Amino acid sequence: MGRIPCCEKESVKKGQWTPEEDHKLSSYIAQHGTRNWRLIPKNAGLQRCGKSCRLRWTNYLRPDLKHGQFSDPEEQIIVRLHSVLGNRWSVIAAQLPGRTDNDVKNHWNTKLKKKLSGMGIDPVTHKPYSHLMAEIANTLAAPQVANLAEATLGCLKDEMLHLLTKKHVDIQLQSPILSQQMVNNNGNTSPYNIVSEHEASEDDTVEKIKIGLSRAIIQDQETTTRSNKFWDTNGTSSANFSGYQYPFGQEGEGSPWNQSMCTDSTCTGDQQNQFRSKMRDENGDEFDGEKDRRNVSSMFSPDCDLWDLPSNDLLNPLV
DNA sequence: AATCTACTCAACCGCAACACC
DNA sequence: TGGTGTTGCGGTTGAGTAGAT
Repeated sequence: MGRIPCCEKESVKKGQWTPEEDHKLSSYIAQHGTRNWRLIPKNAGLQRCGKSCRLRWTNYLRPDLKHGQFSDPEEQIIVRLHSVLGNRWSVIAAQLPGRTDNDVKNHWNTKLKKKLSGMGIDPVTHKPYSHLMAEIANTLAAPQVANLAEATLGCLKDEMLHLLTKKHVDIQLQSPILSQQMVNNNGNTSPYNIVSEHEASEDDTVEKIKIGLSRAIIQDQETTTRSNKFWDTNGTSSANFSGYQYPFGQEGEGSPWNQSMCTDSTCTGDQQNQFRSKMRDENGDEFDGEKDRRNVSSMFSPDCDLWDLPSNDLLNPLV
C-alpha cells in the first residue's frame, strides 16, 4: 500500500539540470506543448521525473520569465499582498508578470522578511514588534510579564549573545533617566516590572537585553498614548520601505497598530464586509484557488485598485 | 591561503485539489 | 460516487558561492 510514486525513483536523475537537459526539455515542449508531464521526460529522452520537468520549465525555462533582481515596485506589491494574503505565493506571483511563486517565495524568505524585521515590523503580522510586545504585555499582570520576558530571553539568549559577541555591539543605555528606571529593580519604577528581582546578574549582556525589551514596551506605550512618532498625522506609518510608505493607517485614526488585528471584535462591520466582498467571487464563495487570481487582478484594475483599499482591510487576518 | 559562516536560489518533497473515467 | 492519475502549491533542503576571519 502507500502512495504511488510519481515516477520510477531508481531510474531518475536528481539535482541540477545540465544545459543539454534544458535544451531537450525546451525543444520538446516547443514542439509538443506541456500536456501530461509524466510522459514528457520519457518522450523527450530525459531521465527525469515529470514533476522535476514541470518545475524546471515553470521556474526557469519558460520564455516569458523575468530573471534578475526584483524592482522596488515589485517588492512593494509583494509586501502589500503578503499583508493581505499571507504565504499564498502563487496568487502573489500572478500579479508580477514574469515572476514565479518560487521566485517570490525565495525573495520573501531571503530579503523582504529581513527588510521588514530591520524596520521593526513583524513579517508575519506586518505589525511593529514593539506593538506586539506591548499588546501581549497589556493583557498580562505585571508578574506574568516578567515571566514572559524571562522565557523569551531564555529562547533568544544564545542567539543574541552570539550576535553581540560577534559584532562587538556595545549596548549602552541611551537615556540616563530611563536607565535608572530600568536598572533600579528595588524601586520598581518600570510599569511592567520586567527586570527580574534577582541580584545583578553576572551575565551583564542578558541584563542589558532585558532592559532593551522593557524600553521597547515603554516606548510603545508612550507612542500609542500620544501622537505617535512612528505614524504621521494622518495615521499612516512613516516606516519607509524603499521609498514605499507603509500605508496601513487610516485617516484620523492614528496608528492602526493601536487596534488589535482586524478581527471581528475590533473591525467595524463595514470594514469587514467591504473587504470580504472584495474577496468573494460572484457566487459568494470564499477567496480561493484560481478565483483568487481573478479577484486579486480586479484589485489592481482601475475601478478597484488594491493600493486604494482602506488600510484597515489590509489587517484582515487571512494570514 | 585556508577555513568558516552566511546567504541565495534551484530543486525536492508531501499534500491537497482537480480532472477524468 | 468513488477511484485513480495529474497538476499545483507551499515548506524545506542543500549545493554553490561570496564574504569574513
